[in-house]
Amino acid sequence: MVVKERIRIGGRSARIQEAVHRAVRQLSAETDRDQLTVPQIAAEAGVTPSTIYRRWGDLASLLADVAVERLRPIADPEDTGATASDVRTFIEQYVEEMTSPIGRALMRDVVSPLEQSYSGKCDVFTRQHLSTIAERAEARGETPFDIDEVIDHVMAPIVYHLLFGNRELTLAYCHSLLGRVQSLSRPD
Amino acid sequence: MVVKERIRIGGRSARIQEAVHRAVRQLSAETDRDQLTVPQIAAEAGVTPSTIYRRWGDLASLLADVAVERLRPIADPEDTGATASDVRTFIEQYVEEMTSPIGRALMRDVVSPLEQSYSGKCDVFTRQHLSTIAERAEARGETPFDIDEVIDHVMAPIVYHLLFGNRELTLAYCHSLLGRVQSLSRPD
DNA sequence: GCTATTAACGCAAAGTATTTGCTTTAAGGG
DNA sequence: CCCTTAAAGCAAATACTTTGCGTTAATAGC
Repeated sequence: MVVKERIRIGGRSARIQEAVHRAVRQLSAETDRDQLTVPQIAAEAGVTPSTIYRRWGDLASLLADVAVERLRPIADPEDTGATASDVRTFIEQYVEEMTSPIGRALMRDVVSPLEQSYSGKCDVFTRQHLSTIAERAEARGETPFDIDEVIDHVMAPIVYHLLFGNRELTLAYCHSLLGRVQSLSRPD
Repeated sequence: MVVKERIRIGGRSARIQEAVHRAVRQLSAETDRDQLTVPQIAAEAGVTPSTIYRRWGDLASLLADVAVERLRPIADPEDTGATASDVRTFIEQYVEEMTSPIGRALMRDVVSPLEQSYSGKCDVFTRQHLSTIAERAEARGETPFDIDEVIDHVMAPIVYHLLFGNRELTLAYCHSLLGRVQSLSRPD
């Protein structure tokens, strides 16, 4: 189920959304995520369970909604002075964050609902970050790289191994992925 | 929860597993998957719900278990006479299968449980298929390609776009991914 | 084969979670 | 400031999940 695009965005509605999100973050830090329940979250947030069911539909959608908010970038990617190191730093931080148990759980939460809108937003976040880095590159007079190429050949393998296991995401591996991006390593 | 490695594998146990799997396939063809319930599956399979809960733990694990079985290869990849076209045909069939609503649902089912064992098995299936193709290549005297490279730079982008949306998986796009695999397109 | 052992199933009761109809509250517009 | 109505609360009804215990049948030992 989709989180409704609300017509009312202020006041009580916003307070309750914030309280519920906070409750999910709080409880998922304390307890195992597979024994997280809607009534438990409702109690922690001080709302009635039916409010959560009516607004988010089910636990999976609520968790996905919270996960998207946690993955939403709070700042622009670090400016290291050069495009290649900007991208490398961004990727290293992404891997650092997502290989943790919390990161892996967020990834699953975002990808699990039938609705693709949650995972779609995360893809947009990544593209926005890469756009920022690409704009900086252009401002510096460097050749801008191809965002789709970084998504397909750096991000995608990382996400694949996060979800499907069977390979460790070492720093060296990430660097080898970056090395294959032609528009970064071989500017022409 | 993990599906237990059962000590008893024959007779009644096997019949019930088959009946439950069949019921899931049957019902998920008829009804929307987000209104599929354990009691409903139990009724269709002619077992009691507690059998399903004790054996699979929850609906997500059962769906993942069924999805893995449906994704398990039933035959070796087609032998087209040349390595490049073997891989291309395999990828085209994979995309054909997974872009359908059923395929997308299977992908999500496999990836959703906290347990990585389900998605891990799917990665193994892919590697086995690619191994078969690589062995054939060697038998023909062709240069064998790097399986990890195909996983990372062809499969991973495809899976990424399946899960995160925002890009259509056209045939031309798949071919462009294959074109980037050095050990396939530029044998040296 | 036959029996003993015990994993796995069935049943039913107890415990939770989810849905739903109706009432109340408070945003946002006039 | 009042009206309209989206969204929340409440509580009863329904549905799902867990659990204890008796029963069935798969396997091991003889």
